[in-house]
Amino acid sequence: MPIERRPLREQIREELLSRLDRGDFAAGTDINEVALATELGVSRTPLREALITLAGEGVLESNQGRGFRFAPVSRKEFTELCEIVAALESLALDRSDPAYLREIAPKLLRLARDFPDRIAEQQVIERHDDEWHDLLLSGCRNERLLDLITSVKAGMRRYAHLLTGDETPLEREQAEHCRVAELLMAGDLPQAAEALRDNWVNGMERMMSRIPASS
Amino acid sequence: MPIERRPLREQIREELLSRLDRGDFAAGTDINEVALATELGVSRTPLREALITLAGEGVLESNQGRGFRFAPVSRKEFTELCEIVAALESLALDRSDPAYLREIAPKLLRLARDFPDRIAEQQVIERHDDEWHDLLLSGCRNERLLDLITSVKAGMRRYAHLLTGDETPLEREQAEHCRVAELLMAGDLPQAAEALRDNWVNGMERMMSRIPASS
DNA sequence: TGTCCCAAATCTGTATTCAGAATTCATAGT
DNA sequence: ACTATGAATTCTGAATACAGATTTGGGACA
Repeated sequence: MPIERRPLREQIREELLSRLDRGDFAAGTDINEVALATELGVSRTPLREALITLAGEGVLESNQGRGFRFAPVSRKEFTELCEIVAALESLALDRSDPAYLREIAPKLLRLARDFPDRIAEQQVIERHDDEWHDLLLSGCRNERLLDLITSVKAGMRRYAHLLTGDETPLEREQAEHCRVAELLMAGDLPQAAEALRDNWVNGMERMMSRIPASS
Repeated sequence: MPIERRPLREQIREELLSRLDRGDFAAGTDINEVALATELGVSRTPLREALITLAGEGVLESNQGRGFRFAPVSRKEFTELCEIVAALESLALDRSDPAYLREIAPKLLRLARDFPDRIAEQQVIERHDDEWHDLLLSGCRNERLLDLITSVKAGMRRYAHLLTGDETPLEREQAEHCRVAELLMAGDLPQAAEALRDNWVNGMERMMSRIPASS
C-alpha cells in the first residue's frame, strides 16, 4: 500500500476548497497568511503556493502589497462562469465516444433518480451532483478539456454554500439530469448537449436570487 | 510616470513565456531552479511561484520530487487545445455586443489585410495574429471568459516556435481573418463564429505536420 | 469633536537556509 | 565486461529570516 506523497500545496489547496464548500470563509475577506498557515500546521511557503494556484483559478484575488482575499461573489460573475462551463461541458460531450455514452446512460439515469432526499445535507447533494457530471464527462477524450473544466468549477465553489436550505429546485435539477440521460440512451447526442446547456442555464437562474446584490 | 510595481512572479512568468516564444526552451526538458533563478537574477521563491502558475496553465508539468519541466508537445494535445480555444472564442464572440462588433469590423479587416509579409520574423507575425484576435474579442462582456482564453492560449505558446519558416499557410490565415471580418461587417454573427471556429480548426491542421510524432 | 499626521505594529513579498529525496558515479562482486 | 550496491552529490520541497510596504492607533491641532 503506497502511502500518499504529494506536494503540500495540493493538499492545502484541497483543504481550502473543502472549507469553502462548508462556507467557512466569507467572500471578500482578506487572508492572513501567518494565521492560516499556523492553523493548517504548515509554513507560509506551501500555503502561498496553494493561494497562487487558487488565484489562478479565480477563487482568490491578489493585490500587490496586500495579499490574497476570497474574490467577492456577484451575479455577473456567476453568470459568466455558468456560460463557460455550459460551453465546455457541452464540448466535452461532443468529444466523447457515442458508444461509451450510450453504455453509461443507464447508470446516469439511475444516479439522477437516486438524487438524495431534500433533507440530506447540502454537502451530500453537491457531491452527488458532481459525481453525476463527472460520470457524464468520463468518456471525454480531450484530457486538457477535463482539466480545464475542473479548474473552472473550482471557481464556482465559492457559490456552493449559498444554496444551503434550498429545496424546491432540487426536483428540477433531478428532472434535467434524467432528461440528459434519456437523450443519451436514445443516442441523440446533439439534443443531450443542448439539454446539458439548459441544465446549466437553469441552474444559474436558480442560484441568482441567492446571490446578494453586489455592493 | 509610475514605475512598474507588481509581483516578481508575474514578470518572471511573462519573461519565461516570451523566451518560450523565441524557442529558447526545448519541450520536455527539465528546469533547474537554481540555475534559472540565478540567470533571471531572482531568488527561487518567486521563480517557483511563476513555475507553479505556468504548471496550472499547462505550460509546465510538475512531478513530486523532481521539479518542473516543459510539458512535451504532441499532436493530440495541440488538437485538444485548438478545440478548446475554438469553442471559447466562439462563445466570446457570441457574448459580444453586435453593434460594437460591426463597429470594429472595418478595423479588423484592415488589420487582416495588413498581415505582415512572409519575410517578416515569426515573432512579428505571431504578435500580429494575437493582436487581431484580441481586438476581435475586445467587446466580449464575459471577463472571466477573456481571462480563461488568455490562460489557455499560454499553454499553446509551446507550439509557437514550431511554425518558424512556414510560408504558404500565411495567406490562408489572412484569408480566414478577412472572411470573419467581412461576416461581422454584414452583421452575421453566427456565420462569423462559425468561420472563427474554422480558422482554429484549419490552423490546427496547418500546425500538425510541424509537430514531431510523440516518441 | 473631528481631522491630519506620524510612529508603531502588522503583514506581505522575497531571500536564504535546512532537510530529505532523487540522481550520479565509483566500486565491488559475479 | 556487466550488474548491483552504496556513498557522494545535486536538487527539490519546505521552513525560516529579512526588508519594505501597508495598516493601525494615538496624539496634536483646528
